[in-house]
Amino acid sequence: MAIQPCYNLAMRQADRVLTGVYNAYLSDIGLKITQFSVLRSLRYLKACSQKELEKVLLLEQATLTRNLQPLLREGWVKREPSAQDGRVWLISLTDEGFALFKQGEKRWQAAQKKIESILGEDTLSQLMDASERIVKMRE
Amino acid sequence: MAIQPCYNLAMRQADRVLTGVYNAYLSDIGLKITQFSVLRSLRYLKACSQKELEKVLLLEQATLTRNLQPLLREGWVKREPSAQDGRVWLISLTDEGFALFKQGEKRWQAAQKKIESILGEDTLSQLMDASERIVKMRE
DNA sequence: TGCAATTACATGTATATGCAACTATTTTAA
DNA sequence: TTAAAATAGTTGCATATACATGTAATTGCA
Repeated sequence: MAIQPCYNLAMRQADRVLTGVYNAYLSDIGLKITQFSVLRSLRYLKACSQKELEKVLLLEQATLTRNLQPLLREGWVKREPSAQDGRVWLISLTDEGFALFKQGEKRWQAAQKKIESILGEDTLSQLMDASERIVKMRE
Repeated sequence: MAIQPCYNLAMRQADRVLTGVYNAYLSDIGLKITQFSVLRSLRYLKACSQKELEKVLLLEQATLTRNLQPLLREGWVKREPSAQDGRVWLISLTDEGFALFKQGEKRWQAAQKKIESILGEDTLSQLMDASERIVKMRE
């Protein structure tokens, strides 16, 4: 009998490879795909609390706190206290962060096209469908 | 126009959720799915060099070195120098590691079944197919 | 044979991630 | 009104991951 595949191992391996592809496209501007994802979310959310960003990115609250640190340090993202709620920080892109996002967007787009050309629409829609269902398991 | 989905973000999110499911099944024996994957590979490879294990797990060499450290520290995995090649360490499960693997295997199996019951065969074979194709991009 | 290139593995540095425990603020409810 | 509960975010600790560099051993080749 063949050895059973582990769904999780398969997915982690694929994720590492895929992440490497995006990172290769972004590396010349010193950005990782994880960081680009944050910038991209902020670009569409405008200003938001960390809590909102956590929900969009499906990240643990502590993880987001730390993921933001390099972005704040580099001056791509800024925070300001909310006037309504003293516990809340409002997060947004700086002008530099927006400019970097625009640079990253071209490279991200190229990575997306590359993936599409290699995997094809069918495989990709399968992947997105499967991913969506897995994420819904959390509920 | 709708905002384009990022294939990588989707996959990373799904991976985190899926990893969480497996970790929940394994947590009572103090094992993570990443660690279980190493034990499981060693269970089938018997003794092997780190290089071989890297290839099976598709891990960076430096990453494997570090992933092995907790397993060595806990006494689940052992290393001995190769008689043929002074650069090589031969890695294998200890008796304790094998026993823990057997405990983990039940829980892993339960996680696999859980995933199957929620996602169904079609989605899972889609996922495995897509993952395989992504991994092949590396070549 | 002997040195250069290669190979196997380790280490430095940095980000990504999760869980648990902590602080500060706001909300709820008695 | 005030104390308990809930909420937003941080920090401690540990693992996972990658890239670049370092070290030791082996191989290849002139």
